Amino acid sequence: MQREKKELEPKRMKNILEKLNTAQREAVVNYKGPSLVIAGAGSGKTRVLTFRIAYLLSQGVRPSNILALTFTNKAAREMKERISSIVGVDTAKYLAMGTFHSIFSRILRTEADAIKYPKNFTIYDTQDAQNLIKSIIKELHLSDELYKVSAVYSRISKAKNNLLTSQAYSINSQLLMNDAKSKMPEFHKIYELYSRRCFMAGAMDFDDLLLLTNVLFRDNPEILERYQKQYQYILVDEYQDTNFSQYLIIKKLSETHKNLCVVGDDAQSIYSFRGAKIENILNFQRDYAQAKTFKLEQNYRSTQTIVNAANSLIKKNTHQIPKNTFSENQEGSKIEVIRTITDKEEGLRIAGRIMEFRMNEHYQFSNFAILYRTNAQSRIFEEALRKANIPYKIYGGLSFYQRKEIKDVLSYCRLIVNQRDNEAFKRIINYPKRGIGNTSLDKLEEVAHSNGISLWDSIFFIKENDKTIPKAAMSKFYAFAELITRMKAFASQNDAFSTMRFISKESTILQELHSEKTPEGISRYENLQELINSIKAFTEEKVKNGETALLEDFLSDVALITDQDTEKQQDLDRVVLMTIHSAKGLEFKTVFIVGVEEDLFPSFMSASSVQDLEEERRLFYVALTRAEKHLCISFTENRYRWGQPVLCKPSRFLSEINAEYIELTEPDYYPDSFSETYNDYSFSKPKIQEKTFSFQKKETQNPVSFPQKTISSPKNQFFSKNNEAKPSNDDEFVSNTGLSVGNVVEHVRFGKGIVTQIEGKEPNVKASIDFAAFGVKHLLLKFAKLKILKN
DNA sequence: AATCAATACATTTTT
DNA sequence: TGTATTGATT
Repeated sequence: MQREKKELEPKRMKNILEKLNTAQREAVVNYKGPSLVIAGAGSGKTRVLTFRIAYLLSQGVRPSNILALTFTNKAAREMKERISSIVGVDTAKYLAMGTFHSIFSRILRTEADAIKYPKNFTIYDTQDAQNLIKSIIKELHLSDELYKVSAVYSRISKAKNNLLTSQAYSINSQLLMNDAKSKMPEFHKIYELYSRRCFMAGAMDFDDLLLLTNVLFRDNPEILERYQKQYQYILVDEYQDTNFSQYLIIKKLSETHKNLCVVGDDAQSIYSFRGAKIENILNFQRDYAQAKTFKLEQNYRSTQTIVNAANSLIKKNTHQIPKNTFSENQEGSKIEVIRTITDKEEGLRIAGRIMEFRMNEHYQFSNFAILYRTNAQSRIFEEALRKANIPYKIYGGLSFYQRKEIKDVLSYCRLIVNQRDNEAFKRIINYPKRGIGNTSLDKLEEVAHSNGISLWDSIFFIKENDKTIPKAAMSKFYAFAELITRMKAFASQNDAFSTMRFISKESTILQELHSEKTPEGISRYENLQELINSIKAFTEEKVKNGETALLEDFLSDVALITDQDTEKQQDLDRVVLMTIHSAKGLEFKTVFIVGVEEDLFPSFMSASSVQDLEEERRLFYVALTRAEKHLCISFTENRYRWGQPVLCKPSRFLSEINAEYIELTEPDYYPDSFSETYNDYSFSKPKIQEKTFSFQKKETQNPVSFPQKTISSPKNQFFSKNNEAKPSNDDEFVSNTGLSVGNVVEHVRFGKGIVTQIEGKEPNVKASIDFAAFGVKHLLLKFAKLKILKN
């Protein structure tokens, strides 16, 4: 108590302010009225936010009058910790600080009556939502060819983010026409039914949390007013990533006091696919008259080389707030661009570089990050790192809470808390097996739908003499209902932890997983144990604070939690593998950006539109600016995608970085590190797969304009002179190689291979060559870079 | 109803 | 390459 008072002394605040540069300080102390803080990468954005809150507190603002919104739980937690260290936990704990979703889900629970939802509504995750959509499409007898679940889902999400409820959607002729044009004329019916089903189930999806907050405020001015009064000071992090729905909530909440501070960087807007509107930050000054603008332009994170390189790239984007970010750190080493032949080699090379860095710079493993565009790329690095005995941690991909065994157990919890939760019901009605198949479930669903009630209620709706469902099946339903009721009774008398133990025992899930002796079974069991442990921690924490630990409280937390939020001690010193999206806001001494190839980064999905391409460029910008000291970018010439070997070209983004900051490293042709891979294949007995690849001519039109080094090696007899990724034409191929099936050939960079098939005549030759020696079984060879060794 | 094999299908990013 | 769904079989 005493300590806390001391912390807030003006003298200490003054000390804090002295640590800031002018722009930062201005952004901290000008706390009245709307302000926009444009914070370039690494410019101390989090510092400004935390100090601003500390400053507010030092000016006598009460913590409960401050609302701070972030995009990730992690960011919220970190900020809370930092503020706690300045002003003390006892003050900090009254701050309303969290993600949009968590803050507003809490408000929605409090005000649930006003929107006719139950207080303990369920939050449907993406999977639940998509399952529901799928069954609706089936129910409406719509073709699943035209109505792809993921497309429908994202369309619904888009509508919600633009505050179009299903009712509003159905009467908007423009939208309906659009749908008809895109061959989804019935979309609005799906949307409508989806909304109805969610409401009926007492469930909200992620977008509902924001949409319904808007609805709540729109329809209940007195409630809005209460929150406007409470949140006198509002701060928003990563403002460039807000969507319209979030934008409007903030606008309404800040209307009375107008003390709104938004922090962001338009150059780092990378979530437009999720409805984020970059315009929100671009138009802030127009939206909020008299808004003060602060620009944080000095980058304290990265070397000059990295900052300058990133700037040279982002210049290519047209749509942005002008700013001049700079670094006064060391110049630093050049950006290393690593070019490899195969994706496997890419992995091995980077593992090798990590070891070298570690030796030379005495870095810890946690100083390294491998960043990629898509989660699918993680596997190769996983293998390479494991081989090199480098500890690593993969973020993203299948999250802990999405695992089947976890979702199953949580579904029990969900059903106990909210019996109308149909998605949970369907998940566990026959898990563990209790002899209830699809036929019985379908019939029950029919009852539910025709009466507009939940599956749970349908069990009791069916009368004694009703013949729609056979007696045997009905008694199984009753037994299930009895089980859930028993669990519910237990939950009402006990804390979350004991309830969870009760559930896993009574449902016999724990037993079932325990009896499985396969490696997967064991890991499933361990996962469940981990879940139980986390509930234990949750319960103990609550009890320590003198609060009750109810199961429903745990559930509402868990629905909005992601893997990144559950960091464990053992994860501390590990190389981090993650997508660039999830790396936003983080920094590492050394960063590897991998797979920087056309069609992968920028993704082929974004090639068509300028906006999408600019977003990809911003994504690349985010990736570059994660690095403090060293930056390595790699691309490979051949990569397996969808199990097929694909030729890759270096990404256009590489040539958009000013060449003076780049140093290209060519592949080692026959590196020792490959001997292991080489040996586990017996070359005398090559596995031959009957597949052919054609030599595509159209590639010739787009020669890659990436700075190339000339390589002179006696082996390169067919290599094009400037070593450019420029294919020779088919005639050249044939005349240069004179290939026939069975030839043992040497690819300039691959080693030995065997021609397994030749098809067609000039100029349409197709050849298939087996390069098993490097773990690449098939290679599409567009280039005549072969040397015949033997017939 | 449950199990297994075969087949289709997909990869952009996530609160 | 992997997962998810379908279909055939018991």
